[in-house]
Amino acid sequence: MEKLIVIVGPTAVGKTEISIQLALALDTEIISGDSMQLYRGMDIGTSKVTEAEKQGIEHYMLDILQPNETYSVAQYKKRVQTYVKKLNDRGKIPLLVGGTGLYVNAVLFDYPFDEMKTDEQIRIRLEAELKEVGNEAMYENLRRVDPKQAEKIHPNNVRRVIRALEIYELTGKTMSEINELNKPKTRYNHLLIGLEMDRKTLYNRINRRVDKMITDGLIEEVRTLYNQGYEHSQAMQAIGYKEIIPYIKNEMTKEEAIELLKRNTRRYAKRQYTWFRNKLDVHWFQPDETGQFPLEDMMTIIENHFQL
RNA sequence: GGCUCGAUAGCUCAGUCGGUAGAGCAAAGGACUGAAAAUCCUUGUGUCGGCGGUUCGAUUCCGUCUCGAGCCA
Repeated sequence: MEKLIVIVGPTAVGKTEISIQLALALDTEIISGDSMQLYRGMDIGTSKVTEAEKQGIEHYMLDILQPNETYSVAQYKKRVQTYVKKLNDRGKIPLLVGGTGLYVNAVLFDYPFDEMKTDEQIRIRLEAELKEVGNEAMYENLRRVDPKQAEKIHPNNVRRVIRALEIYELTGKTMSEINELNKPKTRYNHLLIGLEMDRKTLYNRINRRVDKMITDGLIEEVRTLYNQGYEHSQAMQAIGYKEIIPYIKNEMTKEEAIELLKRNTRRYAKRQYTWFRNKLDVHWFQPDETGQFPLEDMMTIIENHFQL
């Protein structure tokens, strides 16, 4: 079984720094697990590692897309799994580092995207239908074809409702059926390391980091992307971008935009905790009195797990 | 010093003609299988500023004190 170390944690907790120290100690390379760091030109707002911070450590899955490109977990999973294999072939244990829970899960548990497929035309049609008939009626449609899946989705979560309907139309099989046949299985010999800290400290870090983004030129970064016509792209859903655009368009003051950005980042961190705590079996680490994460302890766990 | 108005959830405030209270925001918890930094769901007990009084019962009425805002000296 191929080996894989995964480092998760909420935004701003300090994953980047730790991952580089671990990569140096383990003589390995890093695969990014962030859905928005995939995009070129989005550096400040996504807190992407800088060349200096990398300390020569190779990073994968950064800057692989133009800001107007769409992307999906399925593509992500496929590509990351090739990197995991390559690194293992070279005798290294890759480090998957990131905050996008779904992406991490898809890689680790080998989600069966080949079975499900997607079709833009169907999706567009379903969205139009939704507008016409409303959430409840759409949900009823799903209940008729896939009651099991419907039970797991709230009627207002139209994105999930539409997706389930899309899968049925496209494959003739229901989503619950496919999931039943493809029970989550572990694809790798993996170890999950989580970084956490108390909420108050984390929120202070978030607030300070946002302020730093502003002085580092986030507004200019967003303005550049906006001027290039990327306003409505998938990439601009990213926190740090979708809040600054209204300011650039003069629909909001700078202060309001910054406050919103901080709040959305806090909420994102909370959602990340929910995911990692409840969906993954994580070894959690807290910073010590000096604010440093205990690298030695992590190394011990890693060495024991992989019998190094 | 006198008068007036405030003091209720972390914040801004509403309210109870006396039967121990509720909105917005903030926050917390949760869901998640091809948009996921997306999308969606749930959650409001707080010495109603302190102390007395009236009352079966006071956050509500009365007195007084403290703090704040304003006005008059």
